[in-house]
Amino acid sequence: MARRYWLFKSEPGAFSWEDLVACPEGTTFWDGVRNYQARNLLRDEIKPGDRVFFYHSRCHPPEIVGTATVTRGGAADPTQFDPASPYADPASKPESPRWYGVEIRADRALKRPVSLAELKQSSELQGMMVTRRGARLSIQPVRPEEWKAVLALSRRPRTPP
DNA sequence: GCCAACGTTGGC
DNA sequence: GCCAACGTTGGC
Repeated sequence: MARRYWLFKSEPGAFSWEDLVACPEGTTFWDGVRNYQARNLLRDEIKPGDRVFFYHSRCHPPEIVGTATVTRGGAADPTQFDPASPYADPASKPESPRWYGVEIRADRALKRPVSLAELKQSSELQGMMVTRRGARLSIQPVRPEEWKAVLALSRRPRTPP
C-alpha cells in the first residue's frame, strides 16, 4: 500500500504546530475529532508512514505550517471515555468505540508557511479540498501531486502582491 | 462580527 | 424518511 497524504486542521489557539513540536519526540495522539467522515479516515485509511500537512485554521492567515508523519494508525480515542474531557461521549462503549485517532510526529516546519490565499491562487492546486468553499472536514485527503506542489511553493519566495 | 456552508437533532 | 431548526466551522 503506497504512502498517502493528508491535511490535518488545527486551531493554533487550541493546539498549534509549536505545541506539536514541544511534545516529547514531537509526537502526539490526534484526539478530539468528532465528525464521522473524519473518523472513518482516522480509523480505516490513515496508516503509519503516511504524511500529514499541519494546517492552522481559524486564524490570520489560515496556512499550512509544517509536515508530520503518522506513527500509529487508527486507535480508539481515549478522551471519549473520560467524563472530565470536553470530548467525552457517554454513548460510546469501550467494546465498540465510536471515535478514533492516530498518532503523528512532527517532521519539519515548511521553509515558509503557505497560506490558504496562496493555495487558491496556484493553478496546480485549484482542486485541493482545503481551497473549496465550505470544506469543513478537519481531516482531508491530499493528492500526491498536491503534496509536491505545496512543498514546491514553500521553497519559493512569497509571491509579491 | 458576519454569515455561508455544513452536520446533527428531533418532531412529525 | 423528510426536513426545519439549530449549532458549529471557519474564511473573510
